[in-house]
Amino acid sequence: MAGRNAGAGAEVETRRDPAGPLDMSALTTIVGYPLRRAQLAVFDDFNRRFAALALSPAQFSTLALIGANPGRKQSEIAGALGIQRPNFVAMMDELERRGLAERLRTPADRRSRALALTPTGEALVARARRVQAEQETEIERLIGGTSRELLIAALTQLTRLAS
Amino acid sequence: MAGRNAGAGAEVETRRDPAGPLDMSALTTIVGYPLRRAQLAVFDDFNRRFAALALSPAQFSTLALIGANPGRKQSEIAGALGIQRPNFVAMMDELERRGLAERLRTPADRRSRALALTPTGEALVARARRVQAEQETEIERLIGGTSRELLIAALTQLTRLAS
DNA sequence: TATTGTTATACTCTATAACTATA
DNA sequence: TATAGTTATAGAGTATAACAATA
Repeated sequence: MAGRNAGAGAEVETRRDPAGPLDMSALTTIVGYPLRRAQLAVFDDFNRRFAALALSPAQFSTLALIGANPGRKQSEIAGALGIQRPNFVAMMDELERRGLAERLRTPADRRSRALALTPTGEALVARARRVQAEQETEIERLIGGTSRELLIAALTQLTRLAS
Repeated sequence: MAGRNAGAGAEVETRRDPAGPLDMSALTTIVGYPLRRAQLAVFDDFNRRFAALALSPAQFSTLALIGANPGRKQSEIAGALGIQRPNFVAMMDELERRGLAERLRTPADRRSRALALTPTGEALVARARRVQAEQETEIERLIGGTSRELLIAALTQLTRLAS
């Protein structure tokens, strides 16, 4: 109620308390800002949908990639996901602790670890894919199927900005 | 050279060392994954372009928003950017230390701080806008002007996924 | 010598509780 | 009692150096 003065019907007076919306135009018209906000919104939505499965986006992508590429080296999976090798160790520790994935010794090169899903991991990935499909459906509902395909194509192109 | 055997011209043999590219299709066909990778690529590119100005994406957006909305409360600027109030204190400490922005006491409400750019801050924002425009031009070159507009529209819609 | 996985470590971002001064 | 700014703190995520085992 602050900023409303005593004059009856004085609707056109200058605002005392400028509580109106901010001018965000300098940010909303460049790609980087809505890109960041959309990424946070999609990941927040992902986390809500995956709370029951207790999977983070990084864990989901790791399990999905191992599932599609069983037997690959730990460093290959980490590299494809853009995760530094040291940081990927704790990720695999946790997935192994939960019985979802395993690190196998390979006779060909005893330095490396061949990654694979356990049967439990396979089952969880199957459930996770269905949950993920629900998010994708909701995204299509929001922006349309054609727009979704164009969005993925444009985002993939933007990746080439990387030096 | 591993995996290449001695047979001359044996180009069709099965690979011994499956060093080929990984199957990423489970990730590249859903919005979340390319969205995250694109956001990282655009921010990395931003950081390279802004190294000379020593501005992070968060600092740039903060200065741009204060510049477009001088006199607004610290909590209003923080809220519009999606930054928690406690985390925004260090941000303003640094911008103030560098002489780019200032926190003014307002007589109307002595609890709040009205934010504004200093002349130095105004000048830096003007330079920053030109650097930012260069990134936007590069993005248009990569994906096309129409696609860029559609991209921003789709990303803005995705924000509505937030609970 | 180089590579793979690993440990240790530091730095940034983010989230929450609680304090203070004002309202 | 509620709000604005602040402090303290804890948790993620990420980056680099260095080590042991193996190639």
